[in-house]
Amino acid sequence: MRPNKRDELVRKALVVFYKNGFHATGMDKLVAETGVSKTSMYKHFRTKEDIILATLCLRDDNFRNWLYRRVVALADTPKAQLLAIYDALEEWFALPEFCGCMFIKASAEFQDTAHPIHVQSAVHKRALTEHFTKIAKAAGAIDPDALARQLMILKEGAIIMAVMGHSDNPAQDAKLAAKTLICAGLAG
Amino acid sequence: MRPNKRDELVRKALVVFYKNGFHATGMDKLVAETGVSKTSMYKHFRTKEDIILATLCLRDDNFRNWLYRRVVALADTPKAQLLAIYDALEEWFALPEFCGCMFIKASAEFQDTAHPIHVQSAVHKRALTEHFTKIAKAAGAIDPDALARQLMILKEGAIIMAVMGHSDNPAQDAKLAAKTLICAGLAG
DNA sequence: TTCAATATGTACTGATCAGTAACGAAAAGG
DNA sequence: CCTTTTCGTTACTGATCAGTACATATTGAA
Repeated sequence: MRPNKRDELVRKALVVFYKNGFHATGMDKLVAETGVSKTSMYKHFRTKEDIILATLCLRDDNFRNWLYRRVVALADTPKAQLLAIYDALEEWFALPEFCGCMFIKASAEFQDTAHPIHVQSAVHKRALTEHFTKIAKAAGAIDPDALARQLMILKEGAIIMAVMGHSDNPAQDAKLAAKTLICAGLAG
Repeated sequence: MRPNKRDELVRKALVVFYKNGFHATGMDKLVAETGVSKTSMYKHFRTKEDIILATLCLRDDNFRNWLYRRVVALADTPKAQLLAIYDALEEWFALPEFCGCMFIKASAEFQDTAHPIHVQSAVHKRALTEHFTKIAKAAGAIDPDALARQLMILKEGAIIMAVMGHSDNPAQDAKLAAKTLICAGLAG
């Protein structure tokens, strides 16, 4: 039970679940696509739910790290960073493997709000909101919490519109909206 | 095969699918909850997919009708109606049976963009966007399409945040944002 | 009353679901 | 060399999946 073996399984499972969905991905299919044997899989994870939770954990780490780093790479000032969120989003949407937000999909498939998978999805969104609040505060927002909630709404909405495919560039639609909201929400 | 019998089945199936999800709802469970026999169910619908498509059709009709009527009932002027969208949303979120947008969930479970269920979900969102565009045009928006897309992003984002449960009132968060965007987007 | 359609329950199909048991091949460490 | 652990393969469990066969009620119209 080498720890890196487990991580490798989670990385591969992440791809499969993200592309094919959770309920729609059977254990046989998962095992086949990860190239590992079923026995080994169950040596590392007690249940399918445990695998899903592990993939969500990794996804949370990957996505937030990527977004946070990308935002500071794209912009210097806090105000510009708030806008850069949507430039990063645009990059994400343009990836060939993009097919929506894994946590939105997870909470859609596991609707019970008390379910661990639903909870973990909500935790991810909360972490994002709190990060946005920090930047909003640094940018001098009058109500950093309120502005962060608005920016989160724009981000989630842009993701949905990107999946539904009705706009050439939902990320830039959101960015334009964000610019208006940020200007209105900053003191001075 | 009375037509009203079929409609009754769709109405009942809608509730079950909305609450429990599509893949997670087996035909046995669906049949049990609708109180109809499996044989009868398959007399009215060829496949499970057909049932899902029928429920989405009904849901589209129900939801858009409700929202459109509610918006004109809540506000007189086009500008006020654009804002009233989010008051209507607030009412929806407060319903005990609220558990997200059926079309977001459907597109999350059937990710293939060519899949009929995914297509139908996208069509629903497009119809909403076009309706918003009309009102935006009537309100004298500089760019009605762009404003409608922004308002759609706010609506979808608010739904996600309502499901994730991180705000006391995501609908009012969105309404506040909408007010800013509308004021910025109207001529004169 | 008779006919035909629509309803029903029950039992079944083969496939797939999540998860496990049993056994052997490595490979590492002593 | 030997033991222990980790891997794989194969085959299996009972449950559930979508969908069907069949025989039987119930129903409404002729």
